[in-house]
Amino acid sequence: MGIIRNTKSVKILLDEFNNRDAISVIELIRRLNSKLNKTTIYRVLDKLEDDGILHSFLGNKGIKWYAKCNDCSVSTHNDVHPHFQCLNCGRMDCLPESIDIPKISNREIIHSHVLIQGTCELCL
Amino acid sequence: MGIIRNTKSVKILLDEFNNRDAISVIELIRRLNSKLNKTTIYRVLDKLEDDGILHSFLGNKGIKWYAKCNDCSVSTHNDVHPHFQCLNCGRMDCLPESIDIPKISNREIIHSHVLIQGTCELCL
DNA sequence: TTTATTAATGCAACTGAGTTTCATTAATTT
DNA sequence: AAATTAATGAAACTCAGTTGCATTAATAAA
Repeated sequence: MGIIRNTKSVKILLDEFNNRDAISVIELIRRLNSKLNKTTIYRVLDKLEDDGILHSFLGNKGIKWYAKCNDCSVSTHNDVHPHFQCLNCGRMDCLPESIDIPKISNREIIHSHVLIQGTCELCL
Repeated sequence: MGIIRNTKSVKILLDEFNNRDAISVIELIRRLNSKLNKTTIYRVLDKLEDDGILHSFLGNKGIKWYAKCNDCSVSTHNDVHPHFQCLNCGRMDCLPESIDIPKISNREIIHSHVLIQGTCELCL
């Protein structure tokens, strides 16, 4: 069950995804700490993910990140769009490239995560 | 800098990797709590990784896992061996399959992680 | 429009994986 | 055997994320 009511918290949070590609919850809490409680931030993000508006994944050190679902298909095939994290500046991007995850014998794949780490275009 | 002295902690920890493929630190702490302090477990695992004997990666919820480096090449190409985690029983395996990570323009790839989640052969 | 309902929020306290500090112990070197 | 110092254990800490509960506010009903 996702968002039911149209609150200011939802608006404030969605606004944060207008400029950037992906944002960590930690960064959102830091930016919005005067406007929203961190518990609210966690809860609203969780609901927005349920609604298919955002998707979450883990970055460096298991930190939780969210990004807008642009063309996030529900992976009809075993394709996954990777996330790229710059180890220098910490920036995270959703890459348009599609990674092919081969079928694994005797195992049923539910979902996959690909995290690529390195140096981003701005830091090169 | 990795292991310098031949201590019982190193032996006890390496023994745990004889049967299983991959073990989470949490599970190791649970199993060895009468023999080793959790700080020691974290430290020895870290050193064994420095020595190239084990490799670490993050599983579900950002939990840290370790596995023996069998044929873990230092990825001469952009190939990564994926880890498979069963969402039913929690078991983790290093898969022999090789995932091809394409070169990303304007970005330098340092390393990549592929986590595949689903149902394992035992739980199917 | 007012009242009733209940989803959403804020706050405080909590959880739990992982880290740091420092005194003590035990491999290794001299 | 003594000296050196890497390794260990214990306690306290950090910090991302969660839970419980009283309060607030969005929506539905009257």
